[in-house]
Amino acid sequence: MAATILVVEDEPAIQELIAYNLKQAGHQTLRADNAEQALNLVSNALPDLVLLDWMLPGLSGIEFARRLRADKRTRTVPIIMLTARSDEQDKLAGLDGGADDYITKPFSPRELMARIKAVLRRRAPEMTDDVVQASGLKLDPASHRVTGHGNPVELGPTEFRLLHFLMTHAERVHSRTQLLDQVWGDHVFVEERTVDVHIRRLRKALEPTELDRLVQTVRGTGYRFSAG
Amino acid sequence: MAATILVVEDEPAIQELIAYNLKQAGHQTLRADNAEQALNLVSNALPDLVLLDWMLPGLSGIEFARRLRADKRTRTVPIIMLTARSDEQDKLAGLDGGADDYITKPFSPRELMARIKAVLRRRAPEMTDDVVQASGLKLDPASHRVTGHGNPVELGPTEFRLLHFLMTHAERVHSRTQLLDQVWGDHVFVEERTVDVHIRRLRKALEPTELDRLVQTVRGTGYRFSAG
DNA sequence: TTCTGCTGTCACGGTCTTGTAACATTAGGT
DNA sequence: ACCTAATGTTACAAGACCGTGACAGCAGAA
Repeated sequence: MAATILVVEDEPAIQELIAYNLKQAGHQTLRADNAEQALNLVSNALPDLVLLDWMLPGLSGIEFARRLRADKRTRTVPIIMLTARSDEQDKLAGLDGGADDYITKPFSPRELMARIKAVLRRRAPEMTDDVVQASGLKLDPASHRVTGHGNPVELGPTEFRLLHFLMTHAERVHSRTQLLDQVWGDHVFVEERTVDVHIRRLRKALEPTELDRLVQTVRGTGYRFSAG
Repeated sequence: MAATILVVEDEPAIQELIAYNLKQAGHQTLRADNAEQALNLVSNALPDLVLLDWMLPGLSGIEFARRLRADKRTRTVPIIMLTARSDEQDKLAGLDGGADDYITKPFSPRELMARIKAVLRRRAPEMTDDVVQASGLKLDPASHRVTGHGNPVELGPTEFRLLHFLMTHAERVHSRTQLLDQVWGDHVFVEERTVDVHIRRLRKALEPTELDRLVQTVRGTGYRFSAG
């Protein structure tokens, strides 16, 4: 898992309950009592997911969601709405506002965790600890291990994250910029060509298993992981 | 097992029955007739698990559960709810309050014991006294002994807890923060690097048996116990 | 008290990673 | 075949990260 989750909730008890459960599941938490505070946090560091209470003092939850969706930098962050009643009207407005899922109070912690996992799986599969495998290459985030046809593959931290991202977003070309944003982080200043070097290191580590062919170059565009 | 279990139940006969069974299973019991009394007990000594009747005179069971979850010190204590009827409504509300499991009356003592064991195993496998072993390394929580290929291994208290946690959560990487939370407790303030030192002490103690290789470093991430 | 064992912290040194630059090679177009 | 932009590859210095020994504080036993 290891996702950073922003909880925007004005009721301390609920915020505490949620934060506790997130921590148990191995997530990092950021907390905010209101939308203004939340906007501040977001401007500093992008969370991997936002849990957003519908009713907030001041700027409403729905308005906060709209702002996230309006800014290019935050547009892709998954949002789960917390609403008091299962009101159809609210639900529509919430989904309209760009929420990825929505859950009504009272909810069980178990249900909440399940939805978070589901949303992450859909929107940011590299954040889950699901095992990923393709063509004899297997990557296990929980144990932090990679094997090719059963043989262990040694990877540095960056190569590990890079491969994890590529495998969870296979059959798609990613530009160097996209890879830098997704694998290095969005507030990092690194040369684009650095990606090439890490791709090289990744391929070298995969060479003994002949699986380096899965990491492909798309000239003029970027790189792609393909099971083909 | 050797867990301390708080039983909150207003009906004396049932309380007696439960306490008797718990004692048979080797648990310590704390008893309370109502939530107020229970809160008092909890403030004195944290139990490892709470058996909580849904219907209580005065402060209700659900409310009591909420309070446990609201207080940082008691947040992590597992709760099993006892309810009179298998009412879906109650069930949902109970889970919402943060119960880990829930059991309807009438229940067999055997079922109750099974659930207790299951919850302890899920929430805190290092709390059970099941013997853990892997690759010739054997740890017995009950006798507090560790042997490597049959030879005794001398460990300090912290190293023992650390090894116990690692073995009960094998094949997973744990960050220093997670280890501090799980092994030291989440209310302590200790330097992260302290974990390194105890890993070192643990390895040193395991060296004579060559089992120190099971405690592995995952650079940039944390530590892992692996039978490999 | 004195002694002993345990704990947390620090500092030093070694090893692994990382970003960049420089150079080599390749792909595609002309 | 030639040229050029894009990518592959290598080397390296700086820095991050981890292992390790030393040490002081502390608590409990003798």
